[in-house]
Amino acid sequence: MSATSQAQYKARSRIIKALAHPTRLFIVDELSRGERCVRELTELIGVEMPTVSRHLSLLRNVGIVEDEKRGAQVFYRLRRLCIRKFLECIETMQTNSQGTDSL
Amino acid sequence: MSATSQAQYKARSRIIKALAHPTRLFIVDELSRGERCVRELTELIGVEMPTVSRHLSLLRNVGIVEDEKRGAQVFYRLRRLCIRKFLECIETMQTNSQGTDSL
DNA sequence: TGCACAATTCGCCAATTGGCTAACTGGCTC
DNA sequence: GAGCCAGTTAGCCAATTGGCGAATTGTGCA
Repeated sequence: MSATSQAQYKARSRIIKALAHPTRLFIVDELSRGERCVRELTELIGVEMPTVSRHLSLLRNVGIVEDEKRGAQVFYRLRRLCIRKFLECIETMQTNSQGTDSL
Repeated sequence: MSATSQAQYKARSRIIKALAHPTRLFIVDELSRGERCVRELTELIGVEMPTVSRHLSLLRNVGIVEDEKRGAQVFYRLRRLCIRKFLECIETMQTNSQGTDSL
């Protein structure tokens, strides 16, 4: 594997890794229905706000969401709508997965 | 978030997590061109065989690849071709990502 | 100014990940 | 059977992840 293609795979995995968490998948799903502020998401998810905030900043860093401050609140929304198609593929795959994962 | 939908998000993230690694992305890419045995992949990737073997078993456990023993060798191939579309979306996103990820 | 609320950042910690080497299993050939 | 090659499993370890509470920053309002 060449150094350049290795960098390519690393860049892609960075984006995929951002989606590889139940809470962040939920956030993406929720934001696909419209923008939400951090407090709203926190209430829906059921973990502490600092945790949600970090999930959001991670999604922002890879370009999946963007934020906008309005007063004391920060609203987040999706930047890449193609994520929906992406998730559809996962859903179809989901029905056929089996076994345990151990790594 | 309800318990059932939380289980749904967890199941999906399990599949996405399987793809969230440069080496495993490379494997999927390589297998999209045809089946390969573990030794072939090991030479292409440049890490030790046990490591490659574990990446492969993880991909198998979530249903992305399947294996077939032929003599002393084990050949792997893709089970879900829709992965390609999945990755195309990532590639387009890739060009627009910025910033650092720290979580 | 002072208080309350929204959000982020900082330390801390337990659990997971991903690499390695060593050991083990199974097939093929001499 | 002995030796070799392909592959997996096991044990170890460093680095990362993801949660929490505490502390900090910033905005709006009385």
